[in-house]
Amino acid sequence: MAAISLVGSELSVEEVPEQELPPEEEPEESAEEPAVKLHLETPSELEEGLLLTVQYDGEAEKAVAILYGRSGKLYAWYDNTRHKPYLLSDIPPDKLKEIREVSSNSAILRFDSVFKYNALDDRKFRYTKLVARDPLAIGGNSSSLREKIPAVWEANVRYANCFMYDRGLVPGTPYRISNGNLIPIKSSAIKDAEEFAGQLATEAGVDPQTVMTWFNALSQPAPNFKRVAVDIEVETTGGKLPDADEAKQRLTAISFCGSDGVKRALVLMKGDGEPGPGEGLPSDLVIDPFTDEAEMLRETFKVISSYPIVLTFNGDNFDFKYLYNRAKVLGIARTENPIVMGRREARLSTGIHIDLFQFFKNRAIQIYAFDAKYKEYGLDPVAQALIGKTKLDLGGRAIDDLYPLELANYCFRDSQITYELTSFSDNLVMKLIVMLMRTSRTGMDDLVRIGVSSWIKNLMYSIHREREWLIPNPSDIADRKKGSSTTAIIKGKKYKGALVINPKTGIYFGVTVLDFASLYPSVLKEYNLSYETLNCPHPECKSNKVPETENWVCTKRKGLASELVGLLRDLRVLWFKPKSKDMHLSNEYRSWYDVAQRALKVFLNASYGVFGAETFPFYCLPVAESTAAIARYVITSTADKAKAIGMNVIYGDTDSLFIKQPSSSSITELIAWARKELKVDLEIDKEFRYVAFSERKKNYFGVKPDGTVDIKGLLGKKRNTPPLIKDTFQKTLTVLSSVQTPADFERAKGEIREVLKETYSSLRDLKFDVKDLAISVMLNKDPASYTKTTPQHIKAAKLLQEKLSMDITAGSMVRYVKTNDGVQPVELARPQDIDTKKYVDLLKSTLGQILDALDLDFDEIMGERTLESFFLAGGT
DNA sequence: ATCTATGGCAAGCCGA
DNA sequence: TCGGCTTGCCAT
Repeated sequence: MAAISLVGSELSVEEVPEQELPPEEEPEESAEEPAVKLHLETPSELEEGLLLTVQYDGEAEKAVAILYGRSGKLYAWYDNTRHKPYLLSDIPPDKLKEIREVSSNSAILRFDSVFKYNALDDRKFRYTKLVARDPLAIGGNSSSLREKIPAVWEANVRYANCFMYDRGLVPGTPYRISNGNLIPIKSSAIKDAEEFAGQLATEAGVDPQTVMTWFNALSQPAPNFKRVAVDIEVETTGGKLPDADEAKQRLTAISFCGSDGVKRALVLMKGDGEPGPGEGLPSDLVIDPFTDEAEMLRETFKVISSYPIVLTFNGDNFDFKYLYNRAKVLGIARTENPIVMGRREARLSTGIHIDLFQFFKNRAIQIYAFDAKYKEYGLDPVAQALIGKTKLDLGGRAIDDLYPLELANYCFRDSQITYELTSFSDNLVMKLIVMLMRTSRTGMDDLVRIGVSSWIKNLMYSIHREREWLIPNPSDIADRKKGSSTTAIIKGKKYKGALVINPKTGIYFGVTVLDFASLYPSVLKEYNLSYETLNCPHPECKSNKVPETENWVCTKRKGLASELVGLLRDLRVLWFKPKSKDMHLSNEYRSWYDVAQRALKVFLNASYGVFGAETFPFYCLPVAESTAAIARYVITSTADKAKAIGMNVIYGDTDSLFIKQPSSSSITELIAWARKELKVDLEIDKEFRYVAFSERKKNYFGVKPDGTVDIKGLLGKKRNTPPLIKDTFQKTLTVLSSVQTPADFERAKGEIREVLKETYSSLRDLKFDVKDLAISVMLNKDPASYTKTTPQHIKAAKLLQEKLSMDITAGSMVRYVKTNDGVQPVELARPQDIDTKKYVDLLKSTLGQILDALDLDFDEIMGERTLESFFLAGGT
């Protein structure tokens, strides 16, 4: 084997006697992750290593930093600064000692006194810092100190993070170890960046050092990480997915695809010893046959231990959980097994496990980093959308029926795809992960598993510690702020959101779309919105009202969220985005700047929403409400101004204005006005040859000068529309994209008629594949939890469960058709059962949205006779 | 622990 | 039969 083992020979496993292993169960309600005994070298000198994460070692009772060395090897650095877990209280030490659970608690090391700035009350205050021996003494179980002391702060910060923030460590940036100490490596400043940082700092009133720190963090390239992707196959019974908690079934194949070129599949031979046909096997795939499952598993653990970073797709909940429990079943010693199972995640004692399923499932990643290119989170849909590859097609055969060589091939394909999800576009995903680590100050292992609100939380915590601000409790914010003062239009929502300007129905040639660049982040920045500046304690600020609300904004201080969002916005808009398009720079630099601007975009887009989410620790409804209110004010006053200078505004949504045939001078005037009066950047987003609006909001299509068609909100675009109707819709759009002038519509009308008639005929003559009529709907809940109503897709799901005993759960995609006898899952329907009339109705409503806008009528286009003949021949 | 928000459209269920 | 409600999906 070419791989280098990370498990140093000096780390003898015999040192830990079996009977002294920690108990199996994790302590109940533990907020801390399980103690990980790391199998990594701990050098006292290291020239350079990228900080991947900080964890807590329960045995050593110390924080431990994990560094990625240049050679692709991991190193551990154990805290040598005697940093300890703590909480803060406003109760003086002598009073604290009067609490029985405090005086009797042997884990308390000392009481310190610290000053912290309380931003909500705008004053400094003395707090007692209660330092304890281990994190569980602070919080995590019912006898922890945070449960016993009436007023505590910062007791919910996970210890590894607490250490990281107190030390000012930034994951994803380089450090060295010198004489046993961990020291950051300052990158050499980029020349023009320094000048730019100076300007930015002056303009935004931010400390230049802060700006430079961000520059340094975001500009440095990331290494091409040494890593391996792993996938496993397990015997099944009756096609059911094996239970990973019990791990009763045998492992049949395990494959690896490494950044170092390793392509391997371990496969368990069947009783007959027949390897099966080897056609279609990649020529460089190395296949290792095994007859002993335990030996195969041991070899797997060796391979996993030899890489610093291990990738899986759903390893937390399946692959690694299965390997972990299967090793127990087969009696493999825990010391031979690098997998450490937490309650929700599988970690490694020898490296970092990245479960890509968790990463791609992250909504912020899906939408803002990948423009919602994939809609489902399975390996197949994600890989199909991002790298154009799919799993191997088994042609309907069951996995259990495959010969060993075929199985090896199938299994390897999955690890190969998993690896390529991190390597495509010049390792985009790995770079994105590093950028997000730096921006959010979150370790790699956590970053890929937590959502955007936790990223922002981590960043905010870190900044609070950096500036010696007290991290407020959520109740502190709630107590000082009133609820919302606007009423939501949608029932059940907390406050009023964005404004949509009613479209003027019809077709418009020569339309320019203007939009406000990063409107919500700009509003947060320019109007000084933050949890501590909204409804601040100063009476003299109360007159600084937010339009349409009861809220006011502080006039005496710069808000933290406002400053942070503003800084990130400026870095993105003024530096990284232009640099990513600067042709004077090499491809390599450009793509790196592009990753940076994308990572910042993810943050900026979420920065407003989190303030309206109860789960966010800085939840502050007035911030979210005021952002939306100011944004409404911005778009309405800009639309008014546009009309005043003679522009024709035909539509607008949230941050965009559609204008018919504007003069370039009026555009220039409007942009300048918005900058001066509203402090926001209005830009030309795109132009349309023509746009067609129906009377509906969020519902139009437009044709650009090059003939590409933009479709928004139309049924034909929705994923639950049957393929046959989508296809008809597409053909119609092709016709429309060729329209150059109003006169062309006459010809287009005829062509659309032909397209529609063709679909008609195929429905009438039952000339279709049932699957082309399938309506695909995803279940957001388990079928049993639909108690209020039983929608059609649930009826179909229940049929699948009953008749085909299929496993349908939340997240499953159900495909059904409408038949004369109610709904049927595609799997059970025949063409002659189809209720064709229902599909004509669907065709009518889907295409109707386009025809409406064109002032055409479906029935009229088809002609009375066609409809008649249809129903005589096919329907009833 | 859990994932940011609201606005809007269409289809179907189901009780009045 | 009507209309409120539930559900899913998309726009921003």
